[in-house]
Amino acid sequence: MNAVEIEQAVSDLAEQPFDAEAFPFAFLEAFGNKPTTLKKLRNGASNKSDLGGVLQTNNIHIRTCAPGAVAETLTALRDSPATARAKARFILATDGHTLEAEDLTSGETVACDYIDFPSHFGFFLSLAGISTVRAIKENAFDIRATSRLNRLYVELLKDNPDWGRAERRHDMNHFMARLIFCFFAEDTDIFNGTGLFTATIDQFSTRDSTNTHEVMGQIFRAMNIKPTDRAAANLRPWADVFPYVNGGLFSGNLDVPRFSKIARSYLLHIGNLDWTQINPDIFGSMIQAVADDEERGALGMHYTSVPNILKVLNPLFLDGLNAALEAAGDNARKLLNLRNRIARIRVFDPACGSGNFLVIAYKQLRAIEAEINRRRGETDRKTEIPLTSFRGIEIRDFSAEIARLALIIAEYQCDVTYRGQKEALAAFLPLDAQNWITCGNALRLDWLSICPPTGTGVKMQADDLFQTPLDQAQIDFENEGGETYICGNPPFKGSRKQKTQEKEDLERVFSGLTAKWKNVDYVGAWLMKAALYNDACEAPFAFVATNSICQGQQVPITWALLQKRGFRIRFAHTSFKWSNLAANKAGVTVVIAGVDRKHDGRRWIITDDIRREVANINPYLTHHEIDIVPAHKKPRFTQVQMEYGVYYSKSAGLILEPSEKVRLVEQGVPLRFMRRFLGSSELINGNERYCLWLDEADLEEANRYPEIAQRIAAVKRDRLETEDRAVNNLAAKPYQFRERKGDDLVKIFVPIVSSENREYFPAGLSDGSVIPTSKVFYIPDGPLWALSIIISKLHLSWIETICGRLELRLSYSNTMGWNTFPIPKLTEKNRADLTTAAENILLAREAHFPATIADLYDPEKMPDNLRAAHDRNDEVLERIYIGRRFRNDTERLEKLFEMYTRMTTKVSAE
DNA sequence: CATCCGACACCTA
DNA sequence: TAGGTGTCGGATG
Repeated sequence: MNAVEIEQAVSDLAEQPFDAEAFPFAFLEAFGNKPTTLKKLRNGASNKSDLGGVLQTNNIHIRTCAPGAVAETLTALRDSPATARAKARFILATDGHTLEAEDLTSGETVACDYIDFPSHFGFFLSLAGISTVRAIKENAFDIRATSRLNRLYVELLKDNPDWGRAERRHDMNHFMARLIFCFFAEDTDIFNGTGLFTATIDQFSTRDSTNTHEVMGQIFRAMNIKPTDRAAANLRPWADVFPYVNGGLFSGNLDVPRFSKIARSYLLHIGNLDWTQINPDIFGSMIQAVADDEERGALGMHYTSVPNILKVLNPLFLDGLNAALEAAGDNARKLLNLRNRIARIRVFDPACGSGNFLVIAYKQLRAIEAEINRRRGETDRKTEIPLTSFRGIEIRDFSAEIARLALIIAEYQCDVTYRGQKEALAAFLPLDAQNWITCGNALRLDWLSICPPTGTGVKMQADDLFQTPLDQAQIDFENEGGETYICGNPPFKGSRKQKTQEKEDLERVFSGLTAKWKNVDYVGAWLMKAALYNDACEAPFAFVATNSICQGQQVPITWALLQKRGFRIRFAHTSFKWSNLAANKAGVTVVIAGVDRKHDGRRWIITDDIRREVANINPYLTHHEIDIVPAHKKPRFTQVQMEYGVYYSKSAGLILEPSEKVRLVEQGVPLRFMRRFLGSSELINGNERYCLWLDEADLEEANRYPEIAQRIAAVKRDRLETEDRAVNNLAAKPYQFRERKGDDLVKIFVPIVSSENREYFPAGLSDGSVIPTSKVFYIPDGPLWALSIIISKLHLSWIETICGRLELRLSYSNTMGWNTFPIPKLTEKNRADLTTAAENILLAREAHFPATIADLYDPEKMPDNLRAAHDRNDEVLERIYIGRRFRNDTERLEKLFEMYTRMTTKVSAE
């Protein structure tokens, strides 16, 4: 169960009539305990209570009691020897009217009305064994609000199916945003009287819910009427007490969906939450899942955490501002200058989602401004940071609505914090009618018109707006000379996973710049658009991106274009795993790159939160002064060619597990029809796999074995079924793989993917009969000196830098890794020495037979003789390169790049 | 034909 | 249930 599901279960439990006997079990069930666990507790097998309650070891001691006896029951629980013996973390007592509980490790206590105990669900969360308890506990309110809004949303769509259809989705989303605003407003005195909105609905709509939508509609209408027009508006008195809000929020279509009885009760239920606790930075990204059919399952668990957002914003501009604040000290004039500067900073997130980057940026700037005002003795000064300086583009309508709302709420909360409740209220209404979050496709919109660089107006230029342009951002900035920073976390999508529309988006951005855009990840288009934006005004940019944007084949496309335009990387977070609260959700590995066109200034590479100042950052995100290395079809510095293995997509029928091979042999199938089939996993882990290896001439004989005939037929079927035209054509020869190669000579085998934790890239040898899969490269009849190079530290440093990766795994490539690797002219003696060194490594491995490569190259357990053989190999090779051992990888890379540059210029000059 | 990559996918401790 | 580590298939040059 995730936190949202637990919240729902706990809320449901509180609403049911109290049953003293069943409560402890229902409580544990709500927190995700399994039926078998509960059964054992119920029949007493695992119930350790000495008070007639329920005591779960290492967890909680619960006791229900007679009315009025809660306090003494809790004391009894605390004093119970069984509580200590079972190491219970919590104790809980309730009589159905009140509930008291204590966290025995922290000493925290809860005492509340029984019906309200779900409000404290964060307190009990570790009962559910949720590992990220702290993060969830801190955001318990946002989770509860998300959960309840989700229930309301689903219920409303059930009663109003037309509101779920594409043409009314926007109305539905806008309606939800209005609701959230009202809940927030009624709890923060923005409306006159606490809980006014919920109370009015409760009081003036009938219990059968038939007129709920009318009452709400009337209230919404009131909020769209200026005080001066009120008299003529003929509002009902109970609606007239609502203030004028507008700001775009209550203009336009004021329709309200119809409420069923259930929906009405959900509504009142949500209204009873304490909305002052909302975190606009977190809440927005949680709530956006409500309107997303695909994401609703993992509701609210995918939000970008604040620390991750700060990884982008801090080095991009906040660090600089904080340094300026420190430098200003108490100097009033310097502080004033800094405040003026901050007031004109614009932050633009062209993939803003529910606006969390913008909200965090806003809050951080307000904090700096407040500190300036404090030092200048102007604490009740109105803020000079306009909300409209925080601009965004978002493709999902609901998220765009929420982003706008989150910023409004953030502004109010900052005003309360820095100026006081009274001042915040006075400044809040009516809302700014301007719209500075644009809903649309960022790759098809003109960023200059959404975030115009000067005070001069630029008209919208877009062909793919989802709404009338009138609703969209067209506000000019009055901040001539202000700074602009572009940031965000745009969507990633690998080049082979993009849909037609996404391909078109990429084409629009890149066509005219490069012909190779089809290999660029979707996120690359944001980098490129940001760079193009810089043609009009200087705007440093920093994005979270999939790490493959800084690896392998993408570097020579995107980064080459940016470098050509004079951009360099100002700071970079090297690859780290992007995490969120979603369970069972494999993450993605990302980098953060900050880019600008300034030549001077300091640069940083940040790895594991350790910041290192460097003179240069190359597109592979290391500090070396190196060129971009494009792939090469043929080896540039040797005659030795490295081939790609046999492509075996849609060939399952031709592949044999060892048991299947045995079965075929028992059926009398001749061994010459079968070969060992070797990919990375077989090479590294020693797994066995075989394949059918048939020639056209073998076909007649092979088909006499029914299983072989069946397997061939299955391959034919698979190949015809797929969408891939090229594979369809292969159905003509279903008895073999796409290629028939690699079946004769002794081969050097190089796995394609190998763990980054190994100290060497583990290539090996194999006899001629073994068939290489497309998960390995191989050198047919390869010289052993080539193996010596491939398994050297020197080559590894090249591979790690230049080749692509699978997450963090090394991903070998012949075109990028082998063909580009600088190899000096080798003398006969060099070759002989390298051959001996390679042989010694192979012998050292054999000494440990039958240990697998994975065993042998486990960095913790690598055998001494193998390590020594590698060391010797590195020694021989490195002496050939510089006459001694390299001191470290930096020296290795610098030498290799020096050679690469020299040898490639020489080659092209010839 | 030849490869590159995966807001991954799978398996195990 | 989190960490460790490489399959398979689509698509592209």
